[in-house]
Amino acid sequence: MTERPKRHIKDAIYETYLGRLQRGEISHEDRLIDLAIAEEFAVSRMPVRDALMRLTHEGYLESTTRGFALPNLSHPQILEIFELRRLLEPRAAALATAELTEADLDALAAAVARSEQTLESGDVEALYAASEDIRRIWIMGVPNTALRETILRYIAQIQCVRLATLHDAASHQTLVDFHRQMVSAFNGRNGAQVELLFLRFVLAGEESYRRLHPDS
Amino acid sequence: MTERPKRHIKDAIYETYLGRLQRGEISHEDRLIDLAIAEEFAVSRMPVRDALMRLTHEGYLESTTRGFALPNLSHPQILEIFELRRLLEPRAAALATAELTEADLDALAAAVARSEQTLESGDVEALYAASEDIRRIWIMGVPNTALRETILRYIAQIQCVRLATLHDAASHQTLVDFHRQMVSAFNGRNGAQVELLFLRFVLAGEESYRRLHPDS
DNA sequence: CCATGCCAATCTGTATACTGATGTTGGCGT
DNA sequence: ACGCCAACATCAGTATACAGATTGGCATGG
Repeated sequence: MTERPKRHIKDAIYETYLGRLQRGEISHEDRLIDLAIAEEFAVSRMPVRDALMRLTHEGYLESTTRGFALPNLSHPQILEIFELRRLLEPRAAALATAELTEADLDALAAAVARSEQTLESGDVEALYAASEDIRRIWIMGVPNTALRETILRYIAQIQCVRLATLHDAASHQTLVDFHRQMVSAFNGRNGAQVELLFLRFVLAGEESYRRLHPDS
Repeated sequence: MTERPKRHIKDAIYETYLGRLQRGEISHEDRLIDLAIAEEFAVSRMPVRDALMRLTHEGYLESTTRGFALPNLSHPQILEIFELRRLLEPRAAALATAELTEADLDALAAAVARSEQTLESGDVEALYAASEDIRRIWIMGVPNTALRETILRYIAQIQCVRLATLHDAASHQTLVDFHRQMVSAFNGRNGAQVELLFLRFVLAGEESYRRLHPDS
């Protein structure tokens, strides 16, 4: 199964670890050592090094003197990314509105249903998973590749931040509310409404973050 | 002089060739061969490979079966980048408005003066150089690092497109007009005015491009 | 018991060697 | 002459080996 993307070893390793990073499967304690990963894939250090260096340059990892690890974003850096999101995501979501298929909308509704259920269960991990699914669905519908890639780039970098804010009850409720409105807006194929909704969504996310991290 | 950025060989080579690419010193006919560059720097292939692969992943180069070369952007890809510019540059320039120093404004005025002179001389290369200087000045004033890096990333990719449109007389006049207005807007420290100006600027650039490349 | 300095382990950066894929050229056949 | 095929050349991907740097531990001394 891991040998699906097998054109080049380094690409296979890159995609494997990109997926693990985007799914939040790497924690801050983990140290990614090229030699260890090379052993896992039964290859030499070189393709692993290529993949890790690429992930580092893209901002997913940080190169330390002792292996690669998740980067520790500073408070201002995170606020900078919120500004980028504010500029890009509303327009991107609006562009995706016309592109989403019926299957996409069904999957979206299903993910939002799972999101709503977490209000009762309190299952933060399920909320996180549903939230990721929802975002993945609409982002994949963005027709502008350059825009989509740019969004995907910084999304993974602030994954850790998101996971933290989800534990807050008020943020949890707000997030689910937005999820519900997204279904409605996307189903209505109303680009302008989607654009406004996503602007409010990003602003609400930033506000949640600022409220929970008043430092600096 | 080439050994100024000497922390790591690969970084030095990366920065050297990034500069050459951003200054447009690499043409479409050139083939960058790691072995040849390694000889030029008197190092092995590895750090050169690292640098070229990094430039490739960032979109500055394209990896072919026969060396690395400038990528051939397709028509839709270029239009996608114009959309990104439309979303980011107005806000970025507005943010830079408050950050530019008096020295920056002086340099800006000087560069615009050089731009104006090309209206008489018709020196396209000087226009290109002035245009790059102007952009470099305001972009370096953008306080949001993530935003600035994102803009810099795609700027270099469409360098070839810019160079092409400059040969058009109407575009030339339009460009110089915008340069004049930029000086005025930045000097007035009017963020809203700058934002609107840059939105019109990007739109005008896109319009010029569409007019000169009606294909597809 | 704690501080300081040295040593060893660890991991990345760089060098060299080999392999495989792809394009190119020249020769052969029609 | 023209087209096809095969041998060759070129260059990126991968493997292995070595060097340099930083960190953590251990020992020694206060």
